[in-house]
Amino acid sequence: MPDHTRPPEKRVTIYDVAVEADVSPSTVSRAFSRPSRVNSETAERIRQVAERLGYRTNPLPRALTTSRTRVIALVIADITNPVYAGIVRGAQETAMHDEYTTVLIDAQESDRVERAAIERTMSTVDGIVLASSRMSDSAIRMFAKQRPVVVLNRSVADVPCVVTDNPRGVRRAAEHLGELGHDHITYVAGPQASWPNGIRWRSLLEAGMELEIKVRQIGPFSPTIEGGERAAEELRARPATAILAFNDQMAIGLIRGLTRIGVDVPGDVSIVGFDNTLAADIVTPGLTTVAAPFYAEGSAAARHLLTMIEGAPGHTGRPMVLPVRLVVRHSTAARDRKAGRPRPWVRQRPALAASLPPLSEQ
Amino acid sequence: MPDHTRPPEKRVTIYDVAVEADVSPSTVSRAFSRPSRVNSETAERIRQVAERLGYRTNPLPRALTTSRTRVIALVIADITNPVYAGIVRGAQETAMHDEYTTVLIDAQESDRVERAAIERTMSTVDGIVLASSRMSDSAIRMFAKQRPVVVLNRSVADVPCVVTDNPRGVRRAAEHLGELGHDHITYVAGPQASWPNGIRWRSLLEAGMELEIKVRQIGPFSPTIEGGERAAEELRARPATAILAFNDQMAIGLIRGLTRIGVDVPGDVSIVGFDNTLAADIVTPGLTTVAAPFYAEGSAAARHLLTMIEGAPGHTGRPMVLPVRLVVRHSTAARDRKAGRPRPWVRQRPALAASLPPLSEQ
DNA sequence: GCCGTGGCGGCAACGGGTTGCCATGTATTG
DNA sequence: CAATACATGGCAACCCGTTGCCGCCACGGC
Repeated sequence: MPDHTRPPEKRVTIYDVAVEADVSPSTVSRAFSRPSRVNSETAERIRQVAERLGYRTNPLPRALTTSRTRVIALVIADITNPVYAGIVRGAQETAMHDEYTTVLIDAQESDRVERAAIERTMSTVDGIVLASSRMSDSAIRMFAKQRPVVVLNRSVADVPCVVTDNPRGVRRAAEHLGELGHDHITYVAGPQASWPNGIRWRSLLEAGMELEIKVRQIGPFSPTIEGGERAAEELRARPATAILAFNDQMAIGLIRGLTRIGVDVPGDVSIVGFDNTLAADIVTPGLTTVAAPFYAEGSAAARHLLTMIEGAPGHTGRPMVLPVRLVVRHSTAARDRKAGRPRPWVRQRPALAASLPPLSEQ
Repeated sequence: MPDHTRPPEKRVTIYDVAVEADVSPSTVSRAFSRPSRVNSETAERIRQVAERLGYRTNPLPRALTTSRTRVIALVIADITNPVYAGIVRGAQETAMHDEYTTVLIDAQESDRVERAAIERTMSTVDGIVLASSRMSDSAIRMFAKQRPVVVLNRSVADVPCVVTDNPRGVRRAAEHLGELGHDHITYVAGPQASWPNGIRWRSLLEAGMELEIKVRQIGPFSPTIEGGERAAEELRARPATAILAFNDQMAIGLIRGLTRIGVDVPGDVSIVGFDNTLAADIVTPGLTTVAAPFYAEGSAAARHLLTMIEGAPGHTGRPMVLPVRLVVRHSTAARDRKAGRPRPWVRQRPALAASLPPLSEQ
């Protein structure tokens, strides 16, 4: 009685192809990895046999000898954050174009998870892109010693970096607010561990000096809608007329929180966000925000990583800086637009408003 | 003169550890993979030496003999869609818990990209989760023959599936609209290739029968905000009072498009979306929508896949169904709330409105 | 004292491509 | 026609853990 159970579907190997094509396994191997090294007719024959048998080269043993897996890792801080979608696409598409596969790792905003995942993955990838890493500089440098690493949205000495032009973005936002007649800007800070948070505040300080606009900082708050809402609460006691938020999520939380307590945006307060996420366009009023070229970021980081993997020197001294632009919507308006109309929170808490802490503190 | 260039940082292997611990390589291997098989003191010594030398077992050669990589692939249709964030997290966390790594593949809404990426990755993973695959059933079954596969958000015969309770979600939405006095519901369709799109429409047909609500369908449209805006255009000619949109993005586009042409939501039209993405809470008015348990979906799919990898039978006949719930916000209201007020589009285009196609067509 | 049993460790083959080196055969050159 | 160069393909070692099998030794029972 014939055995109808299908064969164990053993994987087809170069040995199978070699037998069928009547050549040695090494020739089969070369037919794929170094076609110039074998007679073109032989190569063609081998390719046809391989096709017929359904052979595909197995990347595992290949990696064993070449120590190249053609896989790169992309580590992002928080997959929940829509900001990373563009980055992932950019990185993945450039990698795919060079026939590299991308492994995505979500660090879940935790430096511990991030380290563990990288340690587990490192040996199987040719390089790593760290997008908004939460790890320490020294930890990053340690990984960079073992594998090519490109850091995104952050500047780490001795490691190649890709960043967006935060100073320019902040500057444009400040100019925009200044043109609208604002002479105070409050920066609503995001996580202190976040590198962009630091540079945005410093850039604002600098822009404030040059443009003769007073600045101050409140926070840090969580970089989420809730964080923005909490910031709005805090602003009751320390009113502002112009706000630069660490990111769009927080800006949206601010709009919400302020609107809820009777403050009109942009009538009473102008708000500028960062990132130009989809939500910035959905919220009412539309959020004026600094747009970053996410796709280009991911793409640039991946491309740079790939050249490093191919043996390029990598660190070029200065980080690669990508341009940003200000997208003006409806959350910003001229300061005196409602001149004469008492501001709700001043009405609500005249005592507190009168005893404001001096601006440009911190 | 001593050579100060650091050594080539050769990877530490079991052989290095073996020499240092004065045992054979096989013993080192067993000390890690089968500790019970070696004397506990020896094992401890080996572990200490390994620690000192910085040895980590290399998953590549291990996979070569065990044919287990402890990596699973998660294929999603479009990383731009926030819906997948929760799924990815759920899958990744469950996998990580069992010490599996997750490789994320973005199919970019293209069945071609999807196939190519899977073919490239398949041999290096132990199993695959297909979330909202755009491939044909037969293509999916083909892959399922070669590796354990779990399909998410779709039902494919002979392949284990995890789906959300679309019929119940649609039913709840229809009941909600019915209770508000609506007796017509227009379904604004998403991509025809999308499985949930089909089942949502069929569920609405069924719910309409039972609840005595008339239904019709327009579309298909792209499952994006723009798609919703285009649908709004089309609705000018074929007005509706209650709309169920394929997803939140389209619902938001509808709100926008309708508002722009002077239709009040929810005064003139009630709109219900699908997914309960973050944006549903941000848009004005807040979107009533059917919430799906994304995290649980990803987690369930991954868990199921892992048990299959461990040798469990896998296909259990019927798909695993996860519960949904209706989140009521402000985009739905009683139909006669503004009774007596002429509806703007009827005013605008009386002729067209009068010659409406019969409802429950299609 | 002899044999059986179990614990422990080593040997060697294996998985599946890759590659340095050599052998053979053909083409080129003087 | 001899000498050299080049194209082509095979052999065998290698990458690095894993595992079947065997040998050695200690211990226990009779």
